[in-house]
Amino acid sequence: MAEPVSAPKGTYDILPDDQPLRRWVVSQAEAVFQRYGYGRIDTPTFEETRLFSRGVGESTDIVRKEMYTFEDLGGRSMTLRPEGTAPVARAYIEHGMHTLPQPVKLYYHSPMFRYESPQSGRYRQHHQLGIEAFGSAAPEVDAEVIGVLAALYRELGLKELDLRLNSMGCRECRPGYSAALREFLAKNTEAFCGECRERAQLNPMRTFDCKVPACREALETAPRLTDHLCPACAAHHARLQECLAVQDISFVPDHTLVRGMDYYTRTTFEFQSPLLGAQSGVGGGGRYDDLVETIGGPATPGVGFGTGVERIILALARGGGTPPGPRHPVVYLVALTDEARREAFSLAHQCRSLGVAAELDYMSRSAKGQMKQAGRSKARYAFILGEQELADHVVTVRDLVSGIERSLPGQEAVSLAAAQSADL
RNA sequence: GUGAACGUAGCUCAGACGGUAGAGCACUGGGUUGUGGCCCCAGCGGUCGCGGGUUCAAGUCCCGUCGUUCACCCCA
Repeated sequence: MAEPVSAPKGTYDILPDDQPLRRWVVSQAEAVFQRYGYGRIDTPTFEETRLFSRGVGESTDIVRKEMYTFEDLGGRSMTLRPEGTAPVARAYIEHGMHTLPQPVKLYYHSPMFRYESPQSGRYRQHHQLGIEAFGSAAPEVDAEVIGVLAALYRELGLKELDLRLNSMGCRECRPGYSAALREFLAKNTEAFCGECRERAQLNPMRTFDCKVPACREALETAPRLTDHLCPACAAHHARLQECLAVQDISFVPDHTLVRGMDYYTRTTFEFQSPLLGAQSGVGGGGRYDDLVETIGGPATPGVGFGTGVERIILALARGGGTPPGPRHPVVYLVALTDEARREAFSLAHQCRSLGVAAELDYMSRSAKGQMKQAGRSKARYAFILGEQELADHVVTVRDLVSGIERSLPGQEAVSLAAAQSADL
């Protein structure tokens, strides 16, 4: 035998039994998004590399070490989409959506690719559901975006989620804060780990991510961005909190919530689940008022979120979600002779043409074996065809729930199944 | 990229001290000359991740490698 090939590291197959739950999650999400007025957009699976290096930011981990980048045959540098916001912003610009009535509200469901070391809830290819609202700087839009995600989680039955909320300020107030924080870090440099000292240079706010207890303790006394917000950012943040209250959404302020993309301004948020272990983030996002301009479009504010399908499914599985059952056939055809097999194939076709899910044996199983399959398939009826039935031009219809059998002409049997099928 | 644990049948897992591979489930057939879900019997199914080493002998010990899992990092 040739050497078997397996799925690439960090990827996995989504088998038939996995599909119903996934499709349910996605369809619930689409229903919520549409109810809030978001329209679906699909962007390419790969983009020019510079979209991400510019949009997401050169200093981010994503750009520095996690992108699937390749050169195409024309010598252009391309990258498999690592996140959803930059591509949608690109499409917004490319299609002149700034000429539409604002805000322009879009949603997506797309695979994302990041070259990371896989672990529980983290893959090299994963799927995100996300929304983006472009063109309005109103805090009400931030609140709506968070409200959409909260509504989705509620309708999926996700329990025990914590919402963390922060403000990153804007280009008016962040530089002053960064300077203050940098000064603090420089003054206390011996209190921090090597990595934090590095981060202090690149992007001082990233030090808040550090899990080293000593660093955390040292950061307790660090200046907080929420205390340095300019009046406009402070007013925005205050109004957002009012709008969350209106929607009955509670949150915990977390001034250390610094997300992995450089484009965030003002609002950042993240829903976390204690059920997920180390990868506790189920979904999050924020405002990115400079992103569109950064990648070459007209100055346009925006807010959005991304939420991981795999993480939702994991949290659902661990928190007792509601997995919808798979679809069963209505009819299983049992054929006992070669001639009966021909008739069974024909009846299966008739059933299926009428929208009735029908299954039959292709493995030459014994009568008992076929009945066993019929039972296993959870079909409502077994249509049994043998010498006797063919001679009498009937099929034996066995109700697999009650065990009651009766003889019916083929057409009537099919009609019976069609009626049953309509009730489902 | 770093650290730890694990890798035996399709799946879940046994295999003290190295001695020539087992169970349950699943699958197929039979018990019922043409009838499921329970039960009984039988059968099918394994290069013990891969490569090297130690040994008379390696699933078992050693080294390497790949993969999985968990954690760090970061994120969905």
